Amino acid sequence: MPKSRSKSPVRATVRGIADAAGVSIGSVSSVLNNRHVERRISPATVEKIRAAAAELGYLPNISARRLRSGGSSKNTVVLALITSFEAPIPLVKHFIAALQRAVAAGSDHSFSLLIEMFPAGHLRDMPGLLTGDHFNAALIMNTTAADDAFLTRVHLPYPSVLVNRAIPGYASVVEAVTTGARPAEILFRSKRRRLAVLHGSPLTQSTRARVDTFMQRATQLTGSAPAEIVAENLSETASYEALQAFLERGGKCDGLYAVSDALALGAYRAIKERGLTIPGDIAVMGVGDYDIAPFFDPPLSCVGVSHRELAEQASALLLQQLARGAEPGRTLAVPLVEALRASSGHHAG
Amino acid sequence: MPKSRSKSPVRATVRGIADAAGVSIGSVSSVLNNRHVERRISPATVEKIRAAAAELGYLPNISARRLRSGGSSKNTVVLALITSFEAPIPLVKHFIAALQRAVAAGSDHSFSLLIEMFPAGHLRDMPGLLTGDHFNAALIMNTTAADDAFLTRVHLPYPSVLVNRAIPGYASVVEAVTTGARPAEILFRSKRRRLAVLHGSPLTQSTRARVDTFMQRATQLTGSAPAEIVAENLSETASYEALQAFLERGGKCDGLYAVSDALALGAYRAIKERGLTIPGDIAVMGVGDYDIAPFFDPPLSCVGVSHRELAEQASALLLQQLARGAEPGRTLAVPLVEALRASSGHHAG
DNA sequence: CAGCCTTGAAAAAACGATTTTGCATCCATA
DNA sequence: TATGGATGCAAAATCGTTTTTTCAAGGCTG
Repeated sequence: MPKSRSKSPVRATVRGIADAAGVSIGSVSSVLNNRHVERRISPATVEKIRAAAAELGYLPNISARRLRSGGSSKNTVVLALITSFEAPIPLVKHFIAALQRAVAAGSDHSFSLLIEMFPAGHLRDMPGLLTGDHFNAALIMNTTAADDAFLTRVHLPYPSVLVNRAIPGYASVVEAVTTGARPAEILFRSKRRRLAVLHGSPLTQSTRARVDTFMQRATQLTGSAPAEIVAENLSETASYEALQAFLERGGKCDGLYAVSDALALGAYRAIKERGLTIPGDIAVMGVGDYDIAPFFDPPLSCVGVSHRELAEQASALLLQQLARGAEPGRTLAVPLVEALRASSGHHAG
Repeated sequence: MPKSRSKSPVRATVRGIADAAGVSIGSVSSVLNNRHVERRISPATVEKIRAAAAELGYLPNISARRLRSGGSSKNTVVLALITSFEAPIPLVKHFIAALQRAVAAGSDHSFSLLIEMFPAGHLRDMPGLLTGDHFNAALIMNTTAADDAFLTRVHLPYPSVLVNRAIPGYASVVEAVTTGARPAEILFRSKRRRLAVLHGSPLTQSTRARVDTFMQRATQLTGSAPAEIVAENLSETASYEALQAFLERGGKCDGLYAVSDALALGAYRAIKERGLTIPGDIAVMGVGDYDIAPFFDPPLSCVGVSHRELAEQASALLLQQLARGAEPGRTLAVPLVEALRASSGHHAG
């Protein structure tokens, strides 16, 4: 009966098993891959090897295996999707799909997609980031200011594209800078004069930009600064609680800009529970074009970039760099799309 | 000026560059990693090598690099999340988080997470699936009947856990089989007698089970079979259109079971646009505990497994297999949780 | 009892990269 | 003009596998 704590700090290899069983590594490999019949390994040896492998808790080294067993594995380019744990994931889906489309549309080699997640602000601690021995190219998103500062100092030794933040020297795809200004204008045109903005904490670069440009344009238009409502995080619940607290302490507004859809959904509930109507009492504007925005009650008006488009452009940019070698870090701004629905007093959709 | 179509079918290696530049592979490696100063490579040689590398479109072989440059990379276990393109992604987030937690909770080695997607029904064509040279272990989900049949025939040469389908010989984590029966009972207790079920096409194993058990129990309780409303796919829009068509052609029901949240959301819109109320005219039951269910208007009642729990159990099962070697394929049923909210005439949160 | 086939397993080659070691030059110094 | 240290690069070692090749014993046959 093996001791349960027998795992050694160093990983078992075929060599280790061979030594333990007193045979050669070739025999070990044959047995472990169930080739022992063709390779004429005697039952006794097979048993010895199997026992040693189980005892040592053998796991094959995938890198070594891929390196040796050529086939299609050898021509595989490894792409990484790097995102912080704290961020919402929906974009991931679009990136996977976009990369898949790009690859299907005639590329020479096949791709592996790696997901690497890091705690917000600790991108620098991600293994393989600077050595480049985990992937051939990377899409980086949902970084915080600390991560951005780090990226500014270092140089990543492989093609990479930043999503929704621009840093000199890096290729990046960002939403148009007017994301915050348009909602202010739309709310103003709907005759709203007491505006408010709802966002989560901490702010990422793009959220910061949304809030800032909204504040600026709103102040310019209405003559007074909008209220700033801060939720503890990006969840519906946090948003609900933040807006509820705001309304309860007598906060007033007739036009609300929620910088993400989850925030908008929480806001809807707080507003309705308070007995207020959308857009009658408060018009609401959201961001992005999540699939569910048209299914809000009332349907949510949005100004933002299409996630699909964002993913498409970023993937294309990455594959371009991969194909043509290093390109000057250029920034691509994805245009805004507006979907005006009932939540802002419009009637489409 | 290089020809744009100069990419050769075989990938460039350090050896290729060395030959092209007339130097040794050691020099090439040194230059490509910007070690040419310490390694005393002359500027002229550096230039030659850089030119050759650019001309050949060199991309390092990640496997070879990881194999050689030991460090933490060497002890890395590669985990794969295998899912079909067609399926919704929300589970992915939970799995990533669950694996991360499991790993953080004291494991010897580090993990890499690979996402592998396949077109529904074509799991068999996934490279590396049978050779096991892409990853050390896999979580497999969203397979279709064809994929399941394939898995039944073959044996995967690495630890794997199936999510939401049970196949002999595989470890799996599934939702409790009564997922469909409970909604029928709940709707019946709310005095609903004309029930209906709304699902997408094609059916996966777990969706099939939900529909079947609902039909069965509903028939048993009400004495007549529920209406079956089929949406073209799993999107909100398809669901909206399917239910709209049903109501328009005079279909009647006072209790609806939507087998996914996206379907429920689409149904809400169709019901409301028709001037009907929830739960007054039609009570609605959903599945699962997506974060947004409490934020539906009215909040959606659900019976299903917690996605977080499902991911947690599946990850734990996978890591167990990894640690203890092969275990007998056992099936773990994750218990149902009920969240009764306003959409079924209940009053909780 | 010499030659041949079978059996079983060790030894070696290869995958692509990085790093260490070794070996020629060349230049300056005594 | 020997000696010693830079200088620039080739050669070799190494990572962990898999596969191919080689080789040593035994057991037959003739």
